[in-house]
Amino acid sequence: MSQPIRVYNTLTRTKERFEPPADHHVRIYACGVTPYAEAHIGHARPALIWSVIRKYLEARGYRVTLVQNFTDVDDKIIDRARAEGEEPLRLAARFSQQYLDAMRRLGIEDADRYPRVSEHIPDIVEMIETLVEKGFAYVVDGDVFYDVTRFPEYGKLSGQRLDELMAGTRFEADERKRNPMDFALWKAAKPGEPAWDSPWGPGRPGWHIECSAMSLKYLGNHIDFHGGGLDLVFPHHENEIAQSEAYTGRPPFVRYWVHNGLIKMGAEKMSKSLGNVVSVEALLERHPAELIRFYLLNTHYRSPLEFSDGAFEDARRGWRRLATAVAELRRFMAEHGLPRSGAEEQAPADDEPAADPGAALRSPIDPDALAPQLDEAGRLFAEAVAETPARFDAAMADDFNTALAIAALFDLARAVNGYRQHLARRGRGETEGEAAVRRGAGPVSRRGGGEWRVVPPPEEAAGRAAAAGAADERLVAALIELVLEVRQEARAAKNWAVADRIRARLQELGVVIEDTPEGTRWKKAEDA
RNA sequence: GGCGCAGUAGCCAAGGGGCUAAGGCGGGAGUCUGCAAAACUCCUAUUCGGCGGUUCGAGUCCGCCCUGCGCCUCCA
Repeated sequence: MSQPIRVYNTLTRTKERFEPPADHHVRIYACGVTPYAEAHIGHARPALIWSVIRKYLEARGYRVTLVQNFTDVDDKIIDRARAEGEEPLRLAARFSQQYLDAMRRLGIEDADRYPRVSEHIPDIVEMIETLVEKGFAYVVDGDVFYDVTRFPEYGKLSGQRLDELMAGTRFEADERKRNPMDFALWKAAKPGEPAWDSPWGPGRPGWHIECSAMSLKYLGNHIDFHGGGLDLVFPHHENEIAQSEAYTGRPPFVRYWVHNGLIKMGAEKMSKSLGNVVSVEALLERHPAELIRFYLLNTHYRSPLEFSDGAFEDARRGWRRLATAVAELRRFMAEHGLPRSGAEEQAPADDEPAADPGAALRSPIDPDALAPQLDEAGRLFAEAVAETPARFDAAMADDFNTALAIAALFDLARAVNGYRQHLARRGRGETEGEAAVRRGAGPVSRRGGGEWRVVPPPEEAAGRAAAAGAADERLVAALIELVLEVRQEARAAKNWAVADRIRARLQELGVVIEDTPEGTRWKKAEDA
């Protein structure tokens, strides 16, 4: 049976046991983006992590609702829009769409909802009104500020003491504030800015309040997870707690605060304001989505991740081995007349969740029962296939340790390749027991192939995706086959010079050749 | 100045009181192979930034120090 899920809670600075909600419905709010520029990999990390956590929770039999906001009303957007001569909301809509497109191209499934500030002004106004009525907020000249001294627990998330914060204020505080740390819930409109009517006059929401309002609206109080980058802990999430718990009067607003580490460029943080970003689009031009996912998931979500092209190339080599193993497994299935594992690798359809909760987390075979039918290599293979789901489960249950889970995939890949080689050398076909083990490996590899998409999809699926260029693709393939045929004749005649020249020239053209006992294979370099 | 995170092999990176310190890259030696590639096998940290302490036992807990980073102003 699966072990309890443990999750690191920023609020308590410890790994805590996750107590599932009574209705088995897990509610997640992941802080999204302020869409004023192209999405970069720093945005992709939390989006990817939450989509993977979500899949894991669903595999454990929970129903999951994931909400991710767009803060489409914001100073940065207004500034940028002014510079570009574009309507702020239009610009925000444009970059929101760009973000969604980029995430989809990375193979990240949509969240259940993407609420926008601009569409929730009434909810926000209502919340601010209540905070004013309850005495947590005060109005000055059309602005509304939150009085941090009214919330005794202010600072509990970030471990700050209010007096220290006040003392350490580095900026010139607005003199109309009661305390320097008070923050704006509502900002009176300035000329040329988007504005909405409110009881305090035309204006717009401050930062922070939108997440409280939209989280409470769509997920209710006491949600299970609230996530975002480590840079949001203070003041954003601190302020969210203050607003939300003051508003509801029934803490906790959030049960587990989950923050991902930041992506750094060299030694520095990657951020739009520093201008050292790598956009998702730019990365996708150079690398397959699966490699990018692998790169991101191969480090635990809470660790800082230093981005560099060199690190990416190192990751690529390891990733290639995984991809090769899965490709070999698929080929193996096909050659032995077994169902292509491609079908099995598709993620389960959305409308059939939890038909058998946890099935994917259990071993598909019983190695002990099969043992009498297996030789030594077969037993090793069977054990690897049998162990992988449990290792995967254990890794994910321990604070969603994707890096540890991927290590299990590497071990499985080695077992698959080793077994395949063993079979080829032994010379006779597999026994019924061995075939059973290999059939079991299909669904297991699905975790990496289909569900996590850290290895490329089956060729036929990729082929469909590239249907537009299909005719050319077929022609190219036919030409390569032709060349290889000629080269094979040269090899048969031991004309190594010609054979090697063909190989070298194809290599220059980006076509990699491998001579195997079963014949010559080829693939494009970028897929290898 | 305050708060917080991190420092594990040549590089990346898991592990957070006790079985042999995961996994990847790189490197070395083999197997297979016309050669190459791929793949497989074995080897590559008596030790976890430093110094003290707690403990029968510490990368793992505590204290101090060093180094790097983040937040305290917009940021995933």
